[in-house]
Amino acid sequence: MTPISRKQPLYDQLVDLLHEKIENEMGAGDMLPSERELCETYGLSRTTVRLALAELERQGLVTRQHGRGTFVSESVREATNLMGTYSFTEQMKSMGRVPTTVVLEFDTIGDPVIRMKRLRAADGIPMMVERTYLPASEFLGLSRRDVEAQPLYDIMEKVYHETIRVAEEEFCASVARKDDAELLGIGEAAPVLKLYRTTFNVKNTAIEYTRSVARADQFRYKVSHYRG
Amino acid sequence: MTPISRKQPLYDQLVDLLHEKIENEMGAGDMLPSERELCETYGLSRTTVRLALAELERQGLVTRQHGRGTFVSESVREATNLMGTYSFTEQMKSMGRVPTTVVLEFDTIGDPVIRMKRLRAADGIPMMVERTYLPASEFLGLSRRDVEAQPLYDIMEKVYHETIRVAEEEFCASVARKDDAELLGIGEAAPVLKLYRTTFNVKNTAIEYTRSVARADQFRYKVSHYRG
DNA sequence: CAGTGGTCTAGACCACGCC
DNA sequence: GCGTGGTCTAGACCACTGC
Repeated sequence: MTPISRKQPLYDQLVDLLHEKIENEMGAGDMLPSERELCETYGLSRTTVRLALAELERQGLVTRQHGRGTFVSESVREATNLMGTYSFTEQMKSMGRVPTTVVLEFDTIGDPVIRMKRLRAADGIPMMVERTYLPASEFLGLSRRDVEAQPLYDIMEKVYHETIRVAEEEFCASVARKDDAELLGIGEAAPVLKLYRTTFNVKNTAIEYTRSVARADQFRYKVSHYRG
Repeated sequence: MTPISRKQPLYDQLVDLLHEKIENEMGAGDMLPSERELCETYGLSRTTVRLALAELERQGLVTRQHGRGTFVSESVREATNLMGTYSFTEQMKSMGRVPTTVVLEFDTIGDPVIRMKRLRAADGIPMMVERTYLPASEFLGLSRRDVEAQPLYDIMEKVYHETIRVAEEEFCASVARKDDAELLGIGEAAPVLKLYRTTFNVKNTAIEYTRSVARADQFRYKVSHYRG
């Protein structure tokens, strides 16, 4: 029960302990014990307790309010898994919508690249058309069925052990081309969001290039970026 | 000579003092006075000095090395103008274009927020309309003239010592409203890229909220994000 | 070895939010 | 008034670096 050992600094141990407590036992907006309470509970000085709380604040897990207390941040889930790469599937799920994907085209034979075209929908509403190009050498044996079964990023990570380290994205607005308009169920020349994404693995090899066309009236792209 | 007054916390005063000293008198790799030296020079306790140094480290200005000392970071230049990625000015310059900004509106009196509306152009071509909201409490004394003179992010960092740690951005496509269309010199209902950005400082306080409307035919937004 | 930053204590007073 | 976080002190010992 005592968090006190001598392998790690005490404040680090307290960070870990509180981190777990917050994730497992507490909810957004809940108040943490006061600094003086934590001192007494764990037999620590206030300086040490404050070091730990400062770290939790830096991690975005808690918010401290002068005269009121320390509270679990509203967006713990976001705070802990941010910096993640963009995933249509994840975004839709987080919005409480049911994502579906139809693979319209999938070519792999006789080419250095795997090419696919997918129509993505949420709650049955067409949202975006994606054209994706992958280096065949990095994804040997990838089949249409794989892509239909699970999110591409899951496949990359779990099957091919490719980790995305950098994603470069470019956004612009435009008007729908005829073929995309038909797929998305919108009028020709309706506004669309275009997105070009190149992702790189830990060796700085490009492992994906995707062009997406999304309905302006249905789709928002959200991204967080951090400074080192 | 004494930095001691009672308007600001002592460690904040020391942050400002060292910040200026580093920028004006020191170069990359130079060693700062030791913690105990700073204690004596300014008549402060070590805890206070360490609070200040921790803040400078978070800002990326110094690097601390156990057993060796505290040193000016190699990349002070980067550290000081880093917000590059999110800055219209920087983005345009990197594309070899000449950015200009006209402040159309600027309200600050009697409000907890500072509100401004700016028209941004590149090589004389209107590119985007930006509506920005800042917490007045964090940017006391900010004037229209300041904003007209230099990029907002430069002001934030150099004058107010606010460092952006996270930027959350949301993109969507839409059609231009009449007033924006006129400012941008495009037809009403022409496609535009909309961008909503909230930036947070190291304390996870929101320090900026901006809504931008950009011409689809002229503007592309490029962003890189990193994992780990 | 001396000097550096890293950790930690036990206490003090201040400023803020709330009842 | 009371409890909260915010600031600050004066000291201690540890761990690391470099001579």
